[in-house]
Amino acid sequence: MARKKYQEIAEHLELLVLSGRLKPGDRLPAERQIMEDFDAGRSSVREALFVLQRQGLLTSRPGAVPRVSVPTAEGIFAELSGPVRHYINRPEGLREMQDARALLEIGLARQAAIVATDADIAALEKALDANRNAKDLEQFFQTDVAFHFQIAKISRNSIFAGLNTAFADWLKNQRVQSADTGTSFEDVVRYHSNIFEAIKNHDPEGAANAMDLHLQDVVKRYWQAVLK
Amino acid sequence: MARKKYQEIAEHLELLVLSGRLKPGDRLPAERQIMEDFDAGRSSVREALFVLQRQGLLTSRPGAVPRVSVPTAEGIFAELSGPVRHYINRPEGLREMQDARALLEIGLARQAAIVATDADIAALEKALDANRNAKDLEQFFQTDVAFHFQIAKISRNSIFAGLNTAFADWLKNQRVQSADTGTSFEDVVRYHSNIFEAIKNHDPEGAANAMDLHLQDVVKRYWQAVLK
DNA sequence: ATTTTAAACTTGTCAGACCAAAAGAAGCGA
DNA sequence: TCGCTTCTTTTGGTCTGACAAGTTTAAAAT
Repeated sequence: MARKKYQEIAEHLELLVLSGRLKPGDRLPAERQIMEDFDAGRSSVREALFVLQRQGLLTSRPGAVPRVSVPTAEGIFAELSGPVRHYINRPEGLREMQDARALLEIGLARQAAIVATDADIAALEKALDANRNAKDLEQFFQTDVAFHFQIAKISRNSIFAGLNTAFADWLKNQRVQSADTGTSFEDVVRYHSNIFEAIKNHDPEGAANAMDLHLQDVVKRYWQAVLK
Repeated sequence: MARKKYQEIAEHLELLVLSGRLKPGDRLPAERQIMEDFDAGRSSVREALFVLQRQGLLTSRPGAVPRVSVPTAEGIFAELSGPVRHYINRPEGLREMQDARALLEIGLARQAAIVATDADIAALEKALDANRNAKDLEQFFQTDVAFHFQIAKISRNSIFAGLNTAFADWLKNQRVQSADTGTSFEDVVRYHSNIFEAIKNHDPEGAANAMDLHLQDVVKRYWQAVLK
């Protein structure tokens, strides 16, 4: 038996959704029904449903029949949080993750400077002000993430928005550590201001550069804190 | 029962690995043993192992006890292929995915132009030649992907390499469709040459630009093929 | 017609069983 | 003693059956 049974069932059900025969919100057959349809035992059916559920394709509550649901970018990336935690634990893992985030955010800043509308810029300025006026550490973190998220939103691509949120979550620990060095808020806000100004002036290279410097600073402070 | 049983078991086992009590290659207890340890039924244990397995944390073959393994970037992204297929099916899904790939590849090209060593450039040129001399369609696709992969490798970041491979897989369909328009290999090779030259000359902006033009062309041809 | 209540599902979990594949032990031959 | 083959044990993959707990649905009562 080369191909496992649950895979067969999972792929078949997946096709039902992909082909549009089952639309989001529709109710799936009950487990016992699927058992009959595929001539399989309940374990196999359950494992198949389990896979699809973990993929965000369907939600199932006890007592109720499973329903088809739309996978969101956030949900997809959230599923990665487990593996990512381990990946970061590897020797080179964190550095690679930091580089990956940098490539994303720098690219987003560059693009934002190109396509930002007046409304985008206004929203970004609001986020910047909120960050500048943060009263405590927690509020500062929150508005910091919000500022970066606002930049991601300008791309109007939910993948970028989701990735941005995911990175913020994955590297949260880095943020906390870095703050322990006594980094003053003003430094970070100054970087943010530079980024904002470049985007406002529709200067792609300036925005990319400012974001690059910002992230380099964050990474530098983190490693200082760790190695101290 | 708010927290499901398998989650409890999965998290516990995950901790064993993360804390280093179980190192890669080590053998996990058998399912029946875990049943006793956690006072759980076999279904719950299997679901827990299932999650960890899909996260690339352990591999299990029939007849053999599960072993701890190191999650690779490729494995992590491969796990996403299911959800991604659905995501692409959404109205804006494919366009967003194309944009995401563009941001990645352009960023990689830019960085490659900065950090590429002579050995990197030599390897890239070899990949370019292989692409230029491809005899049939399949060979052309393969060397095409290999060329892009070579650029990703220059970053020396396995996340980028894995993402690159994953995108190539996810957007494979696009590649095929686009080829149906009768695109001549020479056009693609010319783009590749431009990218290579820029990287060879350590010209980041030139490399980014060339890659941008290349991908825009690919996307344009794809939509032409689809709408025809 | 609206609310209440009870019956009929459905999932979550457990238990025991069987099969085929893998691993380990025993035996055999050199 | 060492290497190979055979046989037993262990293990994951799957099936069946069962029960508790939650959800739907339909009947019943108001």
